[in-house]
Amino acid sequence: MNTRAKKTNHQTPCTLCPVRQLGIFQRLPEAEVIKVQQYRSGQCVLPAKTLIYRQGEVHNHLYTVFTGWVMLYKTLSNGSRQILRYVLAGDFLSFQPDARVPMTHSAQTLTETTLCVFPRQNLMQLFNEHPEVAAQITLITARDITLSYEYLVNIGRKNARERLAFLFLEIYHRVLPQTPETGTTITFPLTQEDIADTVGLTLVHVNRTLRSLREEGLVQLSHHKLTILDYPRLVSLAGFNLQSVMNQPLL
Amino acid sequence: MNTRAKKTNHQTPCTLCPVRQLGIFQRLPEAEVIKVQQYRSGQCVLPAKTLIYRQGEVHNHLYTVFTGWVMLYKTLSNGSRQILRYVLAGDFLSFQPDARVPMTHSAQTLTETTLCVFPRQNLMQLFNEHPEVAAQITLITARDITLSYEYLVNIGRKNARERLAFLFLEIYHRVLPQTPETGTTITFPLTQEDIADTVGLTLVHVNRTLRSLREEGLVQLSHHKLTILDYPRLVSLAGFNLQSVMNQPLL
DNA sequence: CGTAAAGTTGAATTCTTTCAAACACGGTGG
DNA sequence: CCACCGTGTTTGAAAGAATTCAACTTTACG
Repeated sequence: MNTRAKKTNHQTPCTLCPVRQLGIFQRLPEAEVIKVQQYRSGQCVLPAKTLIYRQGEVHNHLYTVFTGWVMLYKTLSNGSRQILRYVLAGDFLSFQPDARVPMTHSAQTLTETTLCVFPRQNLMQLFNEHPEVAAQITLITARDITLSYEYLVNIGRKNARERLAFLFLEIYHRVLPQTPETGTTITFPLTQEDIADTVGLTLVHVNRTLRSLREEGLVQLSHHKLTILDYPRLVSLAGFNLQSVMNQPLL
Repeated sequence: MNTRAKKTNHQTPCTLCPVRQLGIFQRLPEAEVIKVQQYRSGQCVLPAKTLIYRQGEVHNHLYTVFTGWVMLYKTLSNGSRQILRYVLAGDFLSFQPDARVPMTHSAQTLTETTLCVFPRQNLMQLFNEHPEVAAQITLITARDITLSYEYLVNIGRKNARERLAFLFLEIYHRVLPQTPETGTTITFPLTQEDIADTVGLTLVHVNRTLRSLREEGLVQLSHHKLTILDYPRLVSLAGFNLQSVMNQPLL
């Protein structure tokens, strides 16, 4: 179904993708940023639906997303899929404890995506020479945990309507800061099946729930455009609190 | 229902709790360990059912668990609870991105627990002076994410029997290395309600599912003792793979 | 020994899934 | 320009899984 990743331009200097703009390095003084760049090995632009790495494979790169949507997911032996997280611009990708251990999940682009690539071997060196970066990475990782805990609550203790409301608000708030001109409508590249595999429901039930939310004037989703129609009611339905989702101020 | 944490002995030297034994510092050479100890501010012993910190409160300590069981959980406005993770000996506790931001979850002891305490302010200093420790912490955090992804799959894409099978195997494999003499029976301090709040089911349904697993000779759970009766069938039922749960070799 | 917490069970209900069938839409090629 | 095709969306009806409610039993503990 999915074709393997076609990585291009591994050695191209990252002119389109100044390291400065990425989340991890945001707070570093200019001098640091320039030093950090040498650990980068390049960038790549991937078309939509490209597999970046596959669960079970050893994978020796780390990435940050510059533009585009990536999803992380796990596949079960019975064929079903659980989407773990959406990785948006500025986010970190594929941070696993040990480079020798196979990846425990897969990563695939949803849209055309630009990645900045770091070879994993440079990581320890980076940590040694730039402890501030190490701290940033750790804090980002901790933030990712916070989000995945939020997902656990969402799937484990909420009904279908609440789960969808939460997902929409989460995505909405993560996309907003990237596109300041946005109003209540955002681009939303997920299919209903993707949504289902994110919130632990079936595609059919997602469809019905979506209709119910639409009929009540809460959200509108069609043609990959999501419109938040009634933000306050959505927030109260989802039990959403910004704190746990937002990019928190880092050190 | 829950009483606040009663911390004791904050300034006591950690003789019972040599830093050397904790997961984070396992691989550090002796000289490093001694230096690291100065960042510790003490230890404390807490009785069972003690709240360590509460969701919504600012909390300025980091901990590692020396002995005992701690659970992390979130409470929803409707009163329901989602348990996020069990923190066992050697694990890290309360790692949140920013010390100024309130905790997004609560932590409570299940059994009598000994904690080693680090003030959060020392963390950045620790990172600067000991990048190896920073790397270890990051890797542990990454491992925690891996586990929480496993939980997401468990709750999002498995039925009741599979969820319980997975939880039992996960706990079993985390407890084993700590008590080498253990056979197929371990101490298991969770109530059926705790189990329910971990795997996203109701207490009643957990009870029925437990009976079904018992009647098929897969596991036996009573009086806080868990016995793995048919390991292979349990593994296949749970879709369990060790890799994603175990303490992976760190750097 | 008495009380509170934890575990057990049945019956009815609700939520979600499954299965099956259409429908809509965007591209491709004739 | 239109027919065709695949992917994604929509809907109904029936079956299944899990929850709710309520009562009862057992266990833990001071």
